[in-house]
Amino acid sequence: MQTNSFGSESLEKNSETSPKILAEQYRQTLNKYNYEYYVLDAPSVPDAEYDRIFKLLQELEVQFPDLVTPDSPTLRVGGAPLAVFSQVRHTVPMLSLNNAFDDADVHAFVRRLEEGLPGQLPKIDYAVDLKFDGLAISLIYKFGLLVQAATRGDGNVGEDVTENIRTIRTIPLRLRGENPPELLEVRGEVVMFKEDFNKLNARQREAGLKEFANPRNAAAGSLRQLDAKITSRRNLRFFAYGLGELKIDDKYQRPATLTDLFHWYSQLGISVCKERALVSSIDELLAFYRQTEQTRDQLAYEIDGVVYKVNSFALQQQLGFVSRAPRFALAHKFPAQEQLTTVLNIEVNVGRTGAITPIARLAPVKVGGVIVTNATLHNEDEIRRKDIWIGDAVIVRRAGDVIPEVVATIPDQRPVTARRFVMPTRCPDCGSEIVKSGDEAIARCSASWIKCSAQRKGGLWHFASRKAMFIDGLGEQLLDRLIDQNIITTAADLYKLGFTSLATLDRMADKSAKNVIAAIEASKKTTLARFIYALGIRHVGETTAKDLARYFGDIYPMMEATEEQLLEVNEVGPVVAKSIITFFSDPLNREVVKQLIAAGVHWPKSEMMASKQIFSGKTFVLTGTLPTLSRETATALIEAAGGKVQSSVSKKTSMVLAGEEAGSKLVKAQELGVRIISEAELMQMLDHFTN
DNA sequence: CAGCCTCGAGTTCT
DNA sequence: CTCGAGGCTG
Repeated sequence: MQTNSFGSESLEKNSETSPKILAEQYRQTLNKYNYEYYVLDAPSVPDAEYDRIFKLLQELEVQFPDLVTPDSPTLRVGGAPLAVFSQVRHTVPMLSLNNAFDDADVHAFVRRLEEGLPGQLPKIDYAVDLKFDGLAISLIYKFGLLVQAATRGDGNVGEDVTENIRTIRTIPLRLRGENPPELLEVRGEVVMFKEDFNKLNARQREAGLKEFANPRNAAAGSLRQLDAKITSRRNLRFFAYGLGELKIDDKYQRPATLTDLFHWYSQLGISVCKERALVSSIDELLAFYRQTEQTRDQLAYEIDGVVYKVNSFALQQQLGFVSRAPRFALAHKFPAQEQLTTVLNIEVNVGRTGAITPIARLAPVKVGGVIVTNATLHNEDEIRRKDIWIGDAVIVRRAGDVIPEVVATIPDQRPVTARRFVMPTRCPDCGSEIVKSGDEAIARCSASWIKCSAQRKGGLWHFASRKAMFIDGLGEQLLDRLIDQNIITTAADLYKLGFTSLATLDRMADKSAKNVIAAIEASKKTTLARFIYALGIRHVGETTAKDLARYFGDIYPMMEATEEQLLEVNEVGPVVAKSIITFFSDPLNREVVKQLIAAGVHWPKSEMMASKQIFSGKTFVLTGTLPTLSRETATALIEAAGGKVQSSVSKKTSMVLAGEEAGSKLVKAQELGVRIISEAELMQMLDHFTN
């Protein structure tokens, strides 16, 4: 369970296993070490051990060249880190903790405690707190003065980072209180708050410098700055969680428990983590874990689990250590949200607008409990900015816990076989030229959807999607086949589909064919806004489609609209207006619209009438002097459209109508994020529905 | 005219 | 969710 037991010894004993399996085991072990080294910044084995396994794998691959996989660590070339800080030997070693990944591990931990502490049960108090995702640091205070700060290093020898640590404002340079101990070694974690991390990366980006992969790397990088002035700008923080050496006059009492220690730290002016608890059962330990997992996103900093420790120092001592980790403590980790993996290839996807999006094909890894194999790279600039090569070792994260993202590459682990991604010049679907207009980030297939079946598929998928026509059961698979076999080309063709043409498709059961036909039939009854959205006009999304529907009331006036007229519509500027005009100037698009309506696609004609009460349910507040209207007239106009006028601004206010010399109500509206409109805008809104 | 805000488009996996 | 881009506000 703990990292060390997953060792090399077991690997070598398996001499009877096939070379293939052995090679795989070596690779996995090396990847794990890499992960610990680069992602966790907490290697579980010395470098020499890594080198030894590396050599074993290399020899095996020389013997059996077929066994070389594209993600083999032997294809990487490594670089040795430079020693620039002076070294510090820890008097009391800074050990790592045993890890638990599931409830069973926690039960085993408690069972080991029972065996180690006969007679103590049933009551052992546990001090539980968070496992910060930062850097472990040791601070030494002599007679209350900070004299030395050091990183953990390998646990025995770390680096002297005193100058940089001094710049951290949450670390006292002199302890508070009258009688400081002769020697106090505070153990804790340096972290960077998520907010500061984001700001830092924004600055790095602006300055054209490399961004940091995560707050922990940023904290580590900041602490390793040779120039302490840079460190001071990085806004690092410190939380104490433990005790190293302590020499204290006999007349003072030594803290007997962690609870005492933290209390004492607070008095000395040393910050400790507030998310703590004192519990005494497995159920409470697990409850703390689950509750923390729920709320971790709300914390200002990142954590990768929680820590359980026996509260009493006396009992801790009695329990002692197993190999290199204390028996009295356990780190219960959350499922990893970041992993190290390999970019096997970078391919491109063609979207419905012809947008060419590069996608990284990854060696499968489990991230946050899910196997990830793909991650979007957005566009060429992004690849260049992050300097991602095919073959690179990369850190992958699930952004917002959902969508996989390549956070960063590890250039000094770049294999010799790695190569840069080159944007193709031809569309992988239709072979047309790929173009990129100067200032745009996205490259596009130059062909229209008539020629490019990828765009056609995307367009039809959009047409049938939930927010558009909502044709349930018309999935991607089915659409692909219908288009590939030239059964349909345009959206209008969908409504000409017969049961027989569907049922003749392979693997298409009669029943599902019937369902699809029924769903298509049902989709005929829709709304104008959905219909406009379904057309897939560039720059016309859900919201703009609604605005257009409200303004025009029907599709025909919109098809004939001039640019001037379109600009009247909310959310429509020159770019959107031109896009709409271009769309309807294509005879084929007009034909499709005509056919769709002929096929029976319809929407309530009363939609416009219903929207006559455009302000029903909305509340307004007037403030300041309006240019032309009196307050009475404005109120009357709003009420005629179904709205209500109130005297004071609240969160529930829909809009604030502001004129000259608007006062506190305007300020309040801004604070609450309530929409503020001018008289002209109000008139515009009212015009739209009377037209 | 610049910065802010909102919208659009593409995307992952179960 | 994230990024880019268009529109709107100050």
